[in-house]
Amino acid sequence: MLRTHTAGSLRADLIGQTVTLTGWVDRRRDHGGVAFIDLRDASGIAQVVIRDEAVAHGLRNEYVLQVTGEVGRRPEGNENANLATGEVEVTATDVVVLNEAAPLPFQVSSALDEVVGEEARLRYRYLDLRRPAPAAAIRLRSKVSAAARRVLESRDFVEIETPTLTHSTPEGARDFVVPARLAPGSWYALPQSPQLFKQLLMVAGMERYYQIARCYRDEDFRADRQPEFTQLDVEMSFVEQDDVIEVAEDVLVALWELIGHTIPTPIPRMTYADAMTRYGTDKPDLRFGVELVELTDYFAQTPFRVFQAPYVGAVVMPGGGSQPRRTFDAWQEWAKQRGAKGLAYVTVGEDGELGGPVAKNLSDDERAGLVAAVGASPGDCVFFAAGKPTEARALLGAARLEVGRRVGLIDESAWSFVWVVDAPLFKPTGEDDDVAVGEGAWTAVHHAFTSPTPEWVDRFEEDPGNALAYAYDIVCNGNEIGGGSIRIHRRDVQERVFAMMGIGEEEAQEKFGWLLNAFQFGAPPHGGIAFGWDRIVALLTHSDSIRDVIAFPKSGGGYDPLTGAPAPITPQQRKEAGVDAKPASKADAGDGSATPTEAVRG
RNA sequence: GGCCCCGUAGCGCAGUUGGUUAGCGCGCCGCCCUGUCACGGCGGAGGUCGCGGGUUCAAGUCCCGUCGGGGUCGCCA
Repeated sequence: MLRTHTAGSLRADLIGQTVTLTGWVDRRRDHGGVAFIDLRDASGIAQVVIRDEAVAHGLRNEYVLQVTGEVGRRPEGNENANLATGEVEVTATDVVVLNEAAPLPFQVSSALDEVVGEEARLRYRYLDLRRPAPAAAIRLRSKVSAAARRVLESRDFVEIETPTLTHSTPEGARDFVVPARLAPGSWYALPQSPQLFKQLLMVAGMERYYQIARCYRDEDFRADRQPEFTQLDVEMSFVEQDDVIEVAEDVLVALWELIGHTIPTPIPRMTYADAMTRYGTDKPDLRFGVELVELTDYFAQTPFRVFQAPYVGAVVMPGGGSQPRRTFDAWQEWAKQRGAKGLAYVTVGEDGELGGPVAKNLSDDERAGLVAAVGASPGDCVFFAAGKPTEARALLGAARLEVGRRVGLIDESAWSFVWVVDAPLFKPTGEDDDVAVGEGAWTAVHHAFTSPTPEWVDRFEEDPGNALAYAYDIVCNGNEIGGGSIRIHRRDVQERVFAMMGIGEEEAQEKFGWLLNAFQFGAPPHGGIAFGWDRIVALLTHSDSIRDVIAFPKSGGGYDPLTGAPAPITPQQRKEAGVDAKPASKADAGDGSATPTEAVRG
């Protein structure tokens, strides 16, 4: 090693010893005859005293040094309580410049809490990661993965890698594709998740599988989305929902222990229907109350045309009655941005008198009972949404969150976990644009391999809209951080589900014949879960964006500001990759999947 | 794909109703400084105001387009 000690480890017990440190110049204070260098390595910072002006003068920020000297107690009154090493300092006898550093695009020093734009940070991510906060997030991520591995290893799970060059998996998102040089015109897909492979591993008798798996989806990005992201993927054989949930809770408890929070278990459960009714979302943030109030019956006879709708609901904003008119106008704009026509509201005066433009449209009886019906208090305001249940509830659910934020009801230090269970198995296709019911009228809410619950498995065709999926989502503070299901392991059930979705035998074979084939050979009952690893680490580190917990994230549009990817390729590369190859004639493309795979293997 | 916000020195920002020489802090460069720790002092360099077009006597400022970034809805477990 080039050093005998790490900088951050120096304490009074080393006084008198000669040590050699290595690290970066975090900051320097040159007084002419004496200079102080804050030497930083991964462990922390130590103050180096250099009494030779000729040595100290040329040193610059982020130079890489090897310093030898004696550890001494700092002079009386010169201790620095802000540093763990602040009681001591190293008086240099030898300073070797291991490397120089060019002037920096932004300041790295941990002493400065300089705000740096994200574009610059990502472009020089290696410098960004020298800073304490970004570095801490990446280091915690490592601890998170290690903790999960500890839990799963102790429970006899097998860590197995699955392919990243594969056949498209049917999960609904757009695939990234990779040209196959040895089969011009044919393409691999990058996996959207290891879903089908982990099911094959159950057929293979592995019984307990996990993987920290990279997944790829070619969709538009958001603060919480990247084109490549990571899941902790878990699958188990011979289990029921409760078994998977129990393992998942064990993992989650271990993760939150890393930041000193003990999650009470068992984590409470809520049905999907309950979540939608009370919170207007399938991922409710339970750190605060303010539940939705359904008023459809209350307004059954209303003279107000807007409320003559299949669903009317409300959400109360505590203390919201005193908002100025322009703030209510801003709420209207807020609602319109979400595709709503507006957001009706009624204010409740301190004297209980109703105000706002909607109040006068209500009947006397409706006005008289409204405050009690919604549970409002004097000084509050009530927001209403009316229309289709799904749309109106979604709007109210969003309004509830906005109310929680604006009124300050959310305890940012709190952790609230909930399982959302009993989601519908199917949803109507094209629900939003009112496409006529016909072939393929139903599509899977989760994915096509999710089993119906035991009560529905033999009769989901009778009432597909109400059939329940044997699926479960884990929600933390309003974020879905994981989800899974018990899978279909019987071929007949799978075929019936496909039939509901309008997927015929031929199409099923073409899309995932290899999975169906595998299921012929004694597939065990199985199920699992996948956790959104980036989101979980972002929550644990209180990061605003998952970009903060990914070592080298991409910016919007899938661009990597550091490497400049994606980038054009040379004509030679195009030729070799077979990007421009003409697809084979349709006659050859009969059974799709097998042909290119065989060709590549050959 | 829709909507909103942003783009001025290496970084973070200011720039009035359109007005002549575009500023501030940090950083950078040089000199000075023996107990600092956000050290300090003196001096200095550094700008196609994202890009293109338009309006105007005059554009960082107004208009149109475009590129890049962020957010949000659509999309997406």
